Amino acid sequence: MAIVRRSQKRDAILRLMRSTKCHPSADWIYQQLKEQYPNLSLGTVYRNLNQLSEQHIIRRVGVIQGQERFDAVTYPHAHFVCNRCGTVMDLPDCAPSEQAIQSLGKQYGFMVEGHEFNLRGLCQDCKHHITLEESAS
Amino acid sequence: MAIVRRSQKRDAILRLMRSTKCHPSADWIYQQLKEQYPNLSLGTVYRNLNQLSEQHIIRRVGVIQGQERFDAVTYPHAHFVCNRCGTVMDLPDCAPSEQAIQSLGKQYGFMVEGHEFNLRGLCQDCKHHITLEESAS
DNA sequence: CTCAATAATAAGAACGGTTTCTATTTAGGA
DNA sequence: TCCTAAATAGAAACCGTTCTTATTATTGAG
Repeated sequence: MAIVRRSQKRDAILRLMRSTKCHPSADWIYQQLKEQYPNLSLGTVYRNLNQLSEQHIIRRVGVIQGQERFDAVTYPHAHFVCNRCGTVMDLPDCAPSEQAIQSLGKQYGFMVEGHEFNLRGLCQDCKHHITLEESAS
Repeated sequence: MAIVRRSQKRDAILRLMRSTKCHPSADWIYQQLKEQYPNLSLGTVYRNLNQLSEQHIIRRVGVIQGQERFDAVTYPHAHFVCNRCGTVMDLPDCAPSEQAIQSLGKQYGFMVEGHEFNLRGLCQDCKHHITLEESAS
């Protein structure tokens, strides 16, 4: 692996990610930071997100509505994903035990490096919207 | 929802999906079926996969190495995904209980429609390849 | 069986998120 | 300060997926 130098942009990306609970996409980060760094490039955001997740400093949540989402919280926890608005929320008390996962890996001969545990459905707001739409038809 | 008519292509897609354990991508299905249906269109595969998953006849596994993967097995079960070769395998005895999921939904006010539970890592083959590559450097 | 309505399709263009390319700037050790 | 290579901006390329349009296939009604 190549040497990693510090950079202002990467520091800012990581600081922003650690200050929000919204599980951002690359573009969301780009929109937020280009006020402070007007010449920021979207490619820079992607390159740094990829680098940070290779170093396990951040985590990939998965592709939601066509965009990869990231999470600066790296300890094991599950997510709820709203299929209508794309919101991602933490389910902190819902992580599979590391022990169970590793013993599954051993059983099948896999090297388990991580996991995604996402519940899918409708959040409270969207549940209400859907109900209104249906009663209108 | 619009009326659904039967079609030869959709029947063939579903038959193929039910005959394999490989959790195919749209393109894999397209490559397989275009021998028998030379004028099959990739758009047709996508349209039918989307329709079948809206009807809950098949399931989305998630985006793996840039491609959405699908599963004709719809009862709850987990997957192992190899980060190197992209293989997806079923972990049949590793499904979160429906009861636990629904009670979580109730607790937060979500309507839970489904879930993804994917372990990630290296499969047996790729584990060996990585070991060889490292010992070569 | 024939016909009409419309769902499904083929072919290819368009779309959009992500990666890659190249010249330039920046970080950081000597 | 100077040198080397990592990091960046800007833009082009990439590629999986969706959309468009003219045509074909399905299915119910008469």
